[in-house]
Amino acid sequence: MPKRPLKRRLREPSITREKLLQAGFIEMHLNGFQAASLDTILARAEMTKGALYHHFPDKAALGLAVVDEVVRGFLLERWLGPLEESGGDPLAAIQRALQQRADSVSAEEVELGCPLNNLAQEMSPLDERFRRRINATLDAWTDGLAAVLERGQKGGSVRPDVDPRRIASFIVSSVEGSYGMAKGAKSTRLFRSNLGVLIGFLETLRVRSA
Amino acid sequence: MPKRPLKRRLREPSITREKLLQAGFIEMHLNGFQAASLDTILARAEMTKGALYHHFPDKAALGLAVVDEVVRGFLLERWLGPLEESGGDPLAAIQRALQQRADSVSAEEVELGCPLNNLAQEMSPLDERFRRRINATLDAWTDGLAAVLERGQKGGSVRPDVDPRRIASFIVSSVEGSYGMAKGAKSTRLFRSNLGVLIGFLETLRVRSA
DNA sequence: CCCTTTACATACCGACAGGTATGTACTAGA
DNA sequence: TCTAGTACATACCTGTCGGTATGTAAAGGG
Repeated sequence: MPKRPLKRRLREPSITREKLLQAGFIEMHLNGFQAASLDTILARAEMTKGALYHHFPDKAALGLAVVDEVVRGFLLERWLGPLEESGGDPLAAIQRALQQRADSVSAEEVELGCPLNNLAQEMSPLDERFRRRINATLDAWTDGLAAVLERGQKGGSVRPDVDPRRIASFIVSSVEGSYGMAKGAKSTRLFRSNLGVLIGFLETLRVRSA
Repeated sequence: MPKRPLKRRLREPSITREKLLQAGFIEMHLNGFQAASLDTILARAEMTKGALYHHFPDKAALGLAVVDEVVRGFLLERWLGPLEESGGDPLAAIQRALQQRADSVSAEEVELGCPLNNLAQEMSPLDERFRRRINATLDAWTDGLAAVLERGQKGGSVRPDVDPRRIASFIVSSVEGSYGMAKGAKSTRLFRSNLGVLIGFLETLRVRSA
């Protein structure tokens, strides 16, 4: 029973938890969940194992919290947010959101890939809890897109024969696929090109006013 | 130095190697490369560690061989092969290949995902050798599609303003993205729907004969 | 028939993983 | 001020992993 002095600690649970989530997100984004090392996460967060296991029962709980609280935030900010700023017709709003992402994407972002897609590919077959939460997030994205398309239909700018949910799913799949392929090819050019084709495809859904 | 009797062995190196590759492929398809356990692979192949390390210097070499010799074969058989049977115009050949895959896809295939896509997502950021080989395979796919589109352009059935390579990349990305999303959603329906939308998109590339 | 080479089999190792047991320091409430 | 519970810190444990050292049996050339 050694009674040596201990390291000082923050004793601010919400901050500690947030640090763990952020460090967990970075490590998971770099290495995936399974290969994510708790020791590395703790080193980055400047925390110890005691802190981690005080806030989370196990590694999976940390991972799930990262999905819910960090990854989901990214999606809202990067894809659903820009969708809300709907100046002009709805279809153009989607196209604008895509173009914005194509323009502002960095080499680092492409090489790391979309965190949501990365986790989906890795964890969906392995853990049902991960699969459900990741899918819930992706569904939110699909729902957002479908709602915009539907608005376009009611406004008369989107062709009435298109199925909003089908198209929305296709958009999500194409974007995630583009993230994946661009990551493999290490090519922002490929990413931009793909989003460009997708934008062109969306144009074919517009009622031709000419 | 125990001089106990040993287990009988095949002593047919090419068969042994093939068994290891097949078992390796299955394990990698189920769990990814990093999480693939050599012991599990050896159990499935009914081999021992001695056999494995006689044929491959390390785990990575086995994984790379699986990519080159097994995964690549799948792509050729499932996507590039059907492209060759080109009755009718080239665009229709691509559409037929897509439709064929949509029709024949099984629930198991969807839940496991495309092995090439799975490995691409997992290994591209981690190992440059994997990345190069996986990308070479994906490029072969893109090249095949681009060649067909180009033939269509020369034959006058595909609009002259489309960029074959851009479209080919987009097709590959969309298909892989659809594999990924369908895997996460555990939904063959989603996969089929997405390929349906993609087939519809390809139709917009045709010169309108009407 | 011997002897070298090939083709494995078996036993073992160090590294690192996630997880736990237990101790300590700070804090809020009585 | 005392105390109980919170919020950590530290040491350690066990299992699994990829990898290796060393042994043995079969095949082929001389």
